[in-house]
Amino acid sequence: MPPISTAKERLTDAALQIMWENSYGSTSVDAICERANVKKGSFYYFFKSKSALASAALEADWEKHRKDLDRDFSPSLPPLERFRVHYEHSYEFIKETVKKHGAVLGCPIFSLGCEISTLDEELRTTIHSILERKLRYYESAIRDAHAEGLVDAPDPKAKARALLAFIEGTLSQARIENNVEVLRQMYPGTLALLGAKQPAAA
Amino acid sequence: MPPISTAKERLTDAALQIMWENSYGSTSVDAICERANVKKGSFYYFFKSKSALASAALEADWEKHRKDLDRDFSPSLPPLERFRVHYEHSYEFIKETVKKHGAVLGCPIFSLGCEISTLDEELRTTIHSILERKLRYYESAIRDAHAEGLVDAPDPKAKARALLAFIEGTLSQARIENNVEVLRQMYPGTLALLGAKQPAAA
DNA sequence: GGGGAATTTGACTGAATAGTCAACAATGTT
DNA sequence: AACATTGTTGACTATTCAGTCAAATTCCCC
Repeated sequence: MPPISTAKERLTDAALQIMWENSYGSTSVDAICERANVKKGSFYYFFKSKSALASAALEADWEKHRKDLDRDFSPSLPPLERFRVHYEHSYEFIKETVKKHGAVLGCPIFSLGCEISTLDEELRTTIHSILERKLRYYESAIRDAHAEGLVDAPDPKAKARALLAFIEGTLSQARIENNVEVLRQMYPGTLALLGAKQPAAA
Repeated sequence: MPPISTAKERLTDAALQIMWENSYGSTSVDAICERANVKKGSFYYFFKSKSALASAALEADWEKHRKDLDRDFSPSLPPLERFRVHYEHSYEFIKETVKKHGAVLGCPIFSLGCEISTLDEELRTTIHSILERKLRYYESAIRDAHAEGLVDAPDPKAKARALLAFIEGTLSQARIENNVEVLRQMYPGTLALLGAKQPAAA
């Protein structure tokens, strides 16, 4: 059996999984409880609402992926290499979700963000905040790349924003098309978007 | 009063509006019927399910926007100008939706696509198909731009795909941040993504 | 082992949900 | 005016939903 897991952890895990596989709106508290093997009374002991649980689930998910981002966006790597490595890992990760869930699911934060941003202001804020954190990784790598003359990005903040839109858009595209191969455009697209000086691969 | 409108039209209109403002999952058939001023019995006379209505609503919406695309992507305009003009119109359009709906709503097709792509295969197919149609406008303009040497895009299909991801990603970003100004990155981002030969504006 | 806090349970509520149906009205055709 | 086709109605079902609660249980510290 897996190492001890608290009911609260099981709830956030189950919530993220079901909402990622399906959607926020189509995910019932009952379904989450069932998958987490927790009774509904307990659910409302830990969380004040479904929305609060979703918020916690997304934060917990972010904490897991933060480690990967720290590894991939390590300043010890050449700036553009950070993106390449990160996309490689993302590709493999999504490919595993296909095996596990039977479909390309994209990015849970962005997908849920699109869905609920007009419905639940608190949740929207959480999602916005998480995306801003992701942005900082991009921004810092772009700034480094610009400093090294690898890239034409005098405004790293703006470039990071555009890049985030492109990457999240690509992940959503992959979800809508249910096709992992769409993700292969991430690295060449990034080079183009950043105005990389030497266009082709090494 | 507005020119005669059939119950079926009112249903697709109301459905698109409510689903765009909120989400597919949070939109009830009752709410659609109420806004369309149509009784539920009539609803199920015209549509076999909520999903079928959504499909019809998205197709109807596409037909409306097709006219705009035909105007903006007219071969009479210089290829890159087509994008610029189109983004300008999109910006104004979204700005009006803010006045009308009180929030930045992004692109209904893409948002709904993210939400339902794992839930409803038929609807997913409709959305995928509409996005492919939009892609063709991009692709053709990119091919023209490449032929004129304005842009470095030996594979217009791939570039169009990446551009679509970027544009739809930006629209979603604007929705999540509830901020129209995000859309201003569309044109410069497009130039960068396409590898436009002269980076700055005229 | 006593006691108080943290957690778990299952039964409950009331509202909302998608979809059905048989009867009814309008419309147009001959 | 008979008639079928096309549309309209509102009442109905059966299910699912988020959220509540008081009582029971486990946990941990003394």
